Amino acid sequence: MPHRIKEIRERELFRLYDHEFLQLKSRNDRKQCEITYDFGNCKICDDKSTGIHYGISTCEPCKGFFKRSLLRHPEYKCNKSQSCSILPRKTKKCKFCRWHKCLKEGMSVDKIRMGRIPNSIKKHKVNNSIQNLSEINENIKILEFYKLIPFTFYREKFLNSSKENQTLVLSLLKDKTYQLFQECIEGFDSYETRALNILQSGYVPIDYERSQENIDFIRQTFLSFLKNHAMAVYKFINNLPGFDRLDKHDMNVMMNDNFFSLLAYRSYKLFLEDDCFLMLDEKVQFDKNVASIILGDEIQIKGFSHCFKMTSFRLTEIEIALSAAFIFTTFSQNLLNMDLVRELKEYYGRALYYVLTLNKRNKDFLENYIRELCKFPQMNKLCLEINYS
DNA sequence: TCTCAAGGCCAC
DNA sequence: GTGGCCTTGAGA
Repeated sequence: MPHRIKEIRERELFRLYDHEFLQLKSRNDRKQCEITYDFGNCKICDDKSTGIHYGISTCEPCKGFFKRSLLRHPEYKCNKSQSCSILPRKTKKCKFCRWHKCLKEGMSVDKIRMGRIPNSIKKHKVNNSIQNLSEINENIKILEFYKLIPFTFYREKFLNSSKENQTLVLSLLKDKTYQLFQECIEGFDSYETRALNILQSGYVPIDYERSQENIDFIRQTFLSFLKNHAMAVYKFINNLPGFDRLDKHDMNVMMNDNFFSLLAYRSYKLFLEDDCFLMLDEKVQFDKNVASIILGDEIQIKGFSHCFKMTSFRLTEIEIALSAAFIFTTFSQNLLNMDLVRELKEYYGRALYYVLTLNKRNKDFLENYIRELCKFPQMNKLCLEINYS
């Protein structure tokens, strides 16, 4: 029977029960859809998986369990040896062991994804059977991050307030962050004026002789500069709204993970005409030559290229300030209070997105900008590995 | 328009 | 509390 005629007949049959008909039809359609794609078995209980939930392939019950456990897991206790097996359709599963298996297998609110799996990734998955799920999840994660908006389960908390209140919160957050960032770059405007003057009169970089004496002097100057930078970083994040709730350990980890990234944002406007005009003190300019002496040629080239790419986005000062705050909520893992950091990420991510939208940044801009933003952790790590003394 | 995942609802 | 099913919303 042609599909269309079949549908009309079905409609006739159910015309008095239109609502029920639509529900039934929806159910049937769902069943047809469900068999179109095989996600394999649930990574938690080995039951039939219904899709990627919180980053991994799981069944509906385990998805629901993880959702419910996000707030309840601190109450869970294991009455045995914390190694209970999690079997399908066994309703009285040990909650403690089930929750820990979810974490072990990689379930996380960080991996929340909306919308369908891109066809390219899906095709890749089919071609490679199901063995490379973690790689696929990683691709999904990267794609999602490019989309910038880190909306998590906290969105409900956020959305509970009215639209006007949300705008007010974002606006206040934006203003406060901007004010703190301005304090963080206090004095840097004189470097910018200096740079513009030098460039106008014809800029010739100083070619330092690489004697041991000069190298030691430059390194010492850089170390002193880093001490001041550390104080600026601390002052910035310590005063950001919400950050006062972080404990010392998490604060230190975040400082470490974003130490050089914030330096890049502080000197954002000093990358001009193929060189950097940041002053380490009154005399030493952190130009290409000085940076090569301190960082080595390879990292200098990589780092400067990254910074020039960043400056090419021509961000406004508020966008720079919010980006600087946002990276602190985004690139640190294994913190003691990840829930709080996710909450902060939600607010700062939204505030950044709010400002980018106000400035009418298009999709291409956002994608390119976030792609570049993602390079910060790697650059920061490279800089941390250098021995500066 | 279709597919997919998050989150809500509710019978059990 | 669990798990099946539904709605919603994002994105291809």
